[in-house]
Amino acid sequence: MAQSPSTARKPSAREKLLDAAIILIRQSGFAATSVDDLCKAAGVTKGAFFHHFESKDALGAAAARHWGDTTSGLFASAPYHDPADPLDRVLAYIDFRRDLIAGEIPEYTCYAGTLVQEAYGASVDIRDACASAIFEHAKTLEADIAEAAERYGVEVDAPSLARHTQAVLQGGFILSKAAGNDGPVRESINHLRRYVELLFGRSDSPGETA
Amino acid sequence: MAQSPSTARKPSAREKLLDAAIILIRQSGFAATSVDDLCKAAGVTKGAFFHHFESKDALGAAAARHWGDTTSGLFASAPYHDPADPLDRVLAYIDFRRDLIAGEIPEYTCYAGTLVQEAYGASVDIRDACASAIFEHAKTLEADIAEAAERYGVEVDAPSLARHTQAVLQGGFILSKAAGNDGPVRESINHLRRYVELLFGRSDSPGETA
DNA sequence: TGCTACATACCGACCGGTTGGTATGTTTGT
DNA sequence: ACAAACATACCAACCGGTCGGTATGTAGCA
Repeated sequence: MAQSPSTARKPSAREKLLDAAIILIRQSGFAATSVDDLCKAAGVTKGAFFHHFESKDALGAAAARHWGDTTSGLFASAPYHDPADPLDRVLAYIDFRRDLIAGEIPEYTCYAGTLVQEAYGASVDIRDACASAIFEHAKTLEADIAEAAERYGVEVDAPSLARHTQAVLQGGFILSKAAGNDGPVRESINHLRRYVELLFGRSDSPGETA
Repeated sequence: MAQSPSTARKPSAREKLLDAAIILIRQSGFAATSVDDLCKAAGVTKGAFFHHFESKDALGAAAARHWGDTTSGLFASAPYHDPADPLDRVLAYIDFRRDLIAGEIPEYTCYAGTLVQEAYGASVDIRDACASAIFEHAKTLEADIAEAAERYGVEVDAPSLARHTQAVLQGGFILSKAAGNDGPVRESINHLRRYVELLFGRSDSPGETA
């Protein structure tokens, strides 16, 4: 990183390509999205593309980092951090993830999860960038989970449970893609919530009905 | 199902192409696997390919059905059906899925899950074939879950929980692809087991340690 | 201020290789 | 003999990537 002189004021070709990649690749996949498709959607030319990225793979990896940056900003400023009780914060996070599911499938699914499944064997750069986006986000959940475990006297591996929440979401996305609707993800998020409630011995469920 | 003239005695080009597709596409994805790659791996020529399949998409969908047939045979004859208690059968299924995880990533991940993520927006045939493989398998778990729910007096939506088990597996596969090892799937399967135990009020865990 | 020197951002025509698909054989089982 | 099962040869479109060039700064110096 460290390329753009401080903050670029107008949306440069680089930014537009990154944004286009996140939209188009979630729709059609990485290999099925051509460089020309990306350029057309971003309103730039191929010259601009290869001026900013040395290859299509490099764009894919850079977009994964961009995705990580964008989403981490979204989650950092989300209201699920407000509750005083750590378990409430964890449950509020799960509810927040469920609330995020709206619109068409490519709009609420995960760029990193989509990309890594397709490219894990072909490009280490892409795989690492996607892994970082997923696992770094999971790490932000560890503190609340660990605090809840201590307060409620429950024995849990906090990093493991944090990763599991992401697995449930990613898997729900896949079933929803297969089903063609958001039913499966919503269902699985509800099961995840129930798991956390049972783990920590809480029985209410202020979320929606399954 | 029901296409080959009775039982083909020797591995025809069609069978070999189907098997090659399941291996190669799990390794590299659908779009990144060319028809020539498939033919080379199957030891046949392009003429044979387009004699049996009218397009590459058609091969992808046929391979998903083939995958569904193969795996349903495997699960039907697996030993997890043996226990007398329905909850034991459900837990044995989960343990069986964990035991299936061995070798390299493309060997234990799901063809249908991999393919549908990439092609859900491009081909309805492929999407439907993958959805069928996933959700039909989930349906085979419903009876044991429903029976366990009744016996243990627990209120659960059996079809929903059955689908959730598949979501956890698919999500685990994605995290494992990102991580480069089977740690994440194994972890998530353990969480799934713990969820089922807690749901049905059982506290032992004869599975492996997390 | 005004000129040179150089960097960055971007354009779009173009290239060679690859792709999915086709047209036309030849072999094989019955 | 005849159709199904395969092989061989080929094609047009498309793909990622390159290249020569331009427009717009901006830093240095007199």
